Amino acid sequence: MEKYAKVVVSNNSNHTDELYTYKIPEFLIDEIKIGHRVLVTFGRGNKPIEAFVFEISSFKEGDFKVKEIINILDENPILKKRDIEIIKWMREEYICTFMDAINCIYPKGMRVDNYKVVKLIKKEFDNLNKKEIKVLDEIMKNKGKIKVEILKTKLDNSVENIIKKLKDKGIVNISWEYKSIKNEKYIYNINLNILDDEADETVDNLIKKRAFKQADIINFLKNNQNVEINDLMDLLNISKSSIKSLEEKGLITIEKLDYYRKPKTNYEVKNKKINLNEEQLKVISKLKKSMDKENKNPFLLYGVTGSGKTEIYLNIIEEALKKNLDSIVLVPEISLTPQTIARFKNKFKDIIAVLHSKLSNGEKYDEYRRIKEGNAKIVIGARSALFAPCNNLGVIIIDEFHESSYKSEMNPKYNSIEVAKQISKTENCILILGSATPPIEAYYKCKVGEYELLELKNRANNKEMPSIEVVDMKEELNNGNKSIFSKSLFEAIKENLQNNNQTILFLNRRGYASFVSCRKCGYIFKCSNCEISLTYHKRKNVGKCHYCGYEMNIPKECPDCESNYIKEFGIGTQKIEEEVKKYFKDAKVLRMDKDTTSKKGAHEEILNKFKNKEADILIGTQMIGKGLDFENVTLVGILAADMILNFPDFRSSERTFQIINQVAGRAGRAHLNGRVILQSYDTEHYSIEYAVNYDYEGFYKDEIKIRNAFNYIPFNNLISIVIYGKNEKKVINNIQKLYDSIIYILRKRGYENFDFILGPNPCPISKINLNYRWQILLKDINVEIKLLKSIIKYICIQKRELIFDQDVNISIDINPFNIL
DNA sequence: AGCACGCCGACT
DNA sequence: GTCGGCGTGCTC
Repeated sequence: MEKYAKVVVSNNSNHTDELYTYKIPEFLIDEIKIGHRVLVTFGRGNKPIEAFVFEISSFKEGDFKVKEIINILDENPILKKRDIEIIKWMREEYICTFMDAINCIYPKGMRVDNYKVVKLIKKEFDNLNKKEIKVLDEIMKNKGKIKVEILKTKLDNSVENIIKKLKDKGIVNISWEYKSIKNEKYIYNINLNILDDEADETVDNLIKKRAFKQADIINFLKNNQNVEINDLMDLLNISKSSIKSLEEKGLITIEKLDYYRKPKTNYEVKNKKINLNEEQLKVISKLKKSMDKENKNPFLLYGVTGSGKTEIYLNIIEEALKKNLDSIVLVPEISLTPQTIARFKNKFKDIIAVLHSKLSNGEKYDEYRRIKEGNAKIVIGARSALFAPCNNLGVIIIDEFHESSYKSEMNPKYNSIEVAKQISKTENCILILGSATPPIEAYYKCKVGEYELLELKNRANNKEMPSIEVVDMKEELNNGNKSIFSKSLFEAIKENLQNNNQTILFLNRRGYASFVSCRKCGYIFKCSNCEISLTYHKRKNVGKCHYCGYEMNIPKECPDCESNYIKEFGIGTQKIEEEVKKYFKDAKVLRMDKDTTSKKGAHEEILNKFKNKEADILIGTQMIGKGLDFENVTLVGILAADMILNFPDFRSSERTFQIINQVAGRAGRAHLNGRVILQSYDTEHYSIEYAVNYDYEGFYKDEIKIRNAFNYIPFNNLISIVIYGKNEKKVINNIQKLYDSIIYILRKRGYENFDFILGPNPCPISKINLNYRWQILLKDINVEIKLLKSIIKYICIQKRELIFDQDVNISIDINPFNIL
């Protein structure tokens, strides 16, 4: 019986984003399955291309000529049925292509590499012109076979035409070749294959034959076992040939072993014996009970900082292991959560796989294989770990799920929480969303019964949350204090140093000063690529753009009015470091921000130093607010709490509330009492007032009213479409066309009111990396989100060429985390 | 996207 | 008359 497969071709194009039907050749009929990776020829050029089988049927629908699948590319399907469901769902949800979604689940690095080759088949050089002979010369130089691409670089682009002629004349043959990139790595262990006393005799014989190197090897192996081939070659300064000839003589054995490139972490914590409190036990029993239920709602684990959420995670994973189920744990950022990961590693040892974006393709491949083969049962990682190829999922845990890193910035711009929900549905596993400051929309879902709320109201050590003292910086200024430290923060730091306790100072901006300007004419130094003022970095005397990395030296004279009144304004972590050193000469200070942690392992180094009390004061940006546990920190200073409030973004209040909570939670985690001093110019904003009292419920009640009034999440969805490009006029012209097209289609469907479309407007950051950016925001107020998405897909993808210029880019984001 | 086909002007 | 330049349209 004839069989057909519907496949997605691995072609990076919007125009080929559909299912293509191929005939399954006889020899594959019993073998091919949904999810298999196959090789097909595609397009008029019959280019071999990788494809993914999405459906298999015994008939073809429609009238077109079918091609045959050439072969399968892996022994077993690479995508599971649930993967295909998730891919289809993502494509709809985030307006992306099949391939965009597949690239999330099945990462690149193991793809086919294909190329066209010309082969000489007949040596007949009569009636040929000069160019043809030149081409044939090159082919012959390369033993009668050469890649067309290489031929093109050696000669010129007319090669394709010439070889086609040669092909017509029957002199050459053009074909496609491909090779699978193998990512498996092996180690070769070498051992002696003879007894020790035989070895001495052998060594003598070898020396007689002047095979000194081989003698060396035997001598070395006499004292060492399981020597890795590369080590052996390095240590004895020998080549592979000596080893090979020893193997041929049967004197040594070479054992081929799988090598898993295990990523290293170098942060250790002791395994404390922990007695769970009543609250924790209640939560755990609830979660355990639900594991066997059908149709589970996601759980929102709302636990104040230090309430022992990680302990709950460990217990649930243990339960999953008992049922022989896998677990996935997502953390906001691997390098920022070494303590959490160390705790998991301590408990579960080597059945843990750690995945993150900094792994090499080979390392990633190894971890994937360990998971697939069941050698790793617990996966910890950043958002992409969600797609790990687990065999049978028992639980997905998303820690600190309010963090913005769970939203992908790249296409597809997926939200890990939504994808996790989808995966947990298809796998029927439980989903735990943990946070001390849940996003407003998630808490709302608890209220309407979409999530089940689990609460940990008390800190595990029964300590109260540290009290937060608010200092109005306007008043400080009125009282003549121009320094960045208020009087009370200054005194507190001093006292803390005297008592030999540790202090954390938090400021959400790195660098020295937030901007540099001329006091005479008001000139502000800006990035030449972005519409962003440059942050001043004093050590190098440069202005740095924190968006594109641009740097420029700050001159003494104003480039505009040539005066000498150049001064830096605003504060950054560098400036704080300088001030601390100025006022507290004996204090040992560490700074942790993007500038001090760019080196690999720098995070751990700084955190370790601080933990070991090698420093008294840690100054840092948001980085320090994440799941870190320092016993001796008794004072936290928040230097400019209202900084985030000034962002033109609907989530800025929420973010302010979250950050204050997170950072404050760093104080007094162990036996000592903590104290938090919060400095702000705006002390009356509701997000600061509620944060100071740790009143999440109160903040929620106010914030949800605002969300409702302005039709924001969770009451409405928000779609952001940004058009960006180097040519500002074109960008404006194109965004207008986009607006007009949307209006045109909606009018035809009978809509008259377009208040729900905001824009077109320049983005709050109107230029990044030389690209001008304009934006349209849509809320699904009186138009169904599905309809809006289909209209956007039609305009921005299907009819893209017709409506937009080539050199502008379109970015579509469904429910973006920020709209900058 | 990326490739082949095809139509038209500039050359041996 | 042919080469080769780019516009057009399709990909199972």
